[in-house]
Amino acid sequence: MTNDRHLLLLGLLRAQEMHGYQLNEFIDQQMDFCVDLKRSTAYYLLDKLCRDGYVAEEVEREGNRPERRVYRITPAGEVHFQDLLRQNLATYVPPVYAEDIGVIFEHQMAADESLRLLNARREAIQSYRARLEVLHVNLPPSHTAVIEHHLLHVDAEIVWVDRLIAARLKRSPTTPALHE
Amino acid sequence: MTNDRHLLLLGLLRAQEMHGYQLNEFIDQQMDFCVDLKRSTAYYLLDKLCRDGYVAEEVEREGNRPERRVYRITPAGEVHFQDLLRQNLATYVPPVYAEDIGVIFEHQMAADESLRLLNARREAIQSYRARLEVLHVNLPPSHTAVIEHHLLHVDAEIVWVDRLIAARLKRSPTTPALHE
DNA sequence: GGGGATATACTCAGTTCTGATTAATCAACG
DNA sequence: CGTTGATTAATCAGAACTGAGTATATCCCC
Repeated sequence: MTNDRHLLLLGLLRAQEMHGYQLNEFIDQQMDFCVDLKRSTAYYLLDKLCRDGYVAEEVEREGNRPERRVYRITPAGEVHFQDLLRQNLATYVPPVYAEDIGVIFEHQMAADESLRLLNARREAIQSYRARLEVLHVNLPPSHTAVIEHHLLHVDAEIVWVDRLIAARLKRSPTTPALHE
Repeated sequence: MTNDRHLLLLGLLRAQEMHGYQLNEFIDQQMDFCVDLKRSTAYYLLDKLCRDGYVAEEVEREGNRPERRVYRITPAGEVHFQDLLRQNLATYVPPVYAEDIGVIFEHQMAADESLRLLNARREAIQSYRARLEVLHVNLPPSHTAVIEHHLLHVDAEIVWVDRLIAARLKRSPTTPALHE
């Protein structure tokens, strides 16, 4: 849901009032690995939150610079934050996995090519896992729970792609080994 | 990416030409558990695929019924399908997990409430897992790979929520057991 | 001291997605 | 044989999202 983005922005503004640019910088630098929020989308959401009365904006003019707005959470926003947080913590919305669509049609491909592609995927997953490991040791402890979450899922993903590769090899054992 | 939705539609139309309604019925009945595609979105995507030349539509008029269009894949669409399938199989785009946002702010809550909510989540995950198990034995073998994919991830999710609960209990061991 | 890169700060037109609605057909019940 | 509820089939206004663009200030090197 887009609710989680509202939760994110309200949570950040709750800790500290900010203008849009600052907020975007923060998200890009600290939360890049777990949220996907374009800068223009953030501005859109801030405006929406504003229209809904959950944040208030104050325009700052200085010389003839482009104007900047400071956003701060309102009492209604505070309540909404609590609601969204409770909702987020208490529910589980299973994600949609893009990879599912591919495997549905995978059998329509030549075994060789299919295996080559799946091996490439395996490497892509591994290299993403490596990046997570780096984050795991570098990021502050406040992020470890999230990183560990991603590690659990990425490991599940490796198990799965290995199963797919094994299954494909079993069905049509042509040119078995492509890597090492 | 929205590319995966294009892949899905092209893949289905490749197997059999259809009109929009038929396609929507099929997706709702057979693929509900792994794709999230609103009917109106499907019509939008079909139109887009059409404008891009990947599918051709043929309008069927009959009496004064609302008109229906039959969609079939074009040669360009066939090529595009191959490209999208290769791309899908060879890459890994880590999903964004909604739950991450919640845990970032979870520590700002009373321990009691946090534990209550996380336990509710645990149950939600378990009940989703149960539904997957039912699908696992009921759906045709063509779907088993996908179901197993979801089972792997849902199990990862249970491990994670248990860790969160344990960590919260360790930090503030108030009213330890909420369920049984 | 001029000019090219970088940082600050947002806007906007265009694309994508969705909930609500429309509209005809059909089955079936009293 | 009228009306009501499901089925077939798709539209559309509006919400959500994004890439490309605008505009000023500031830093720094030659």
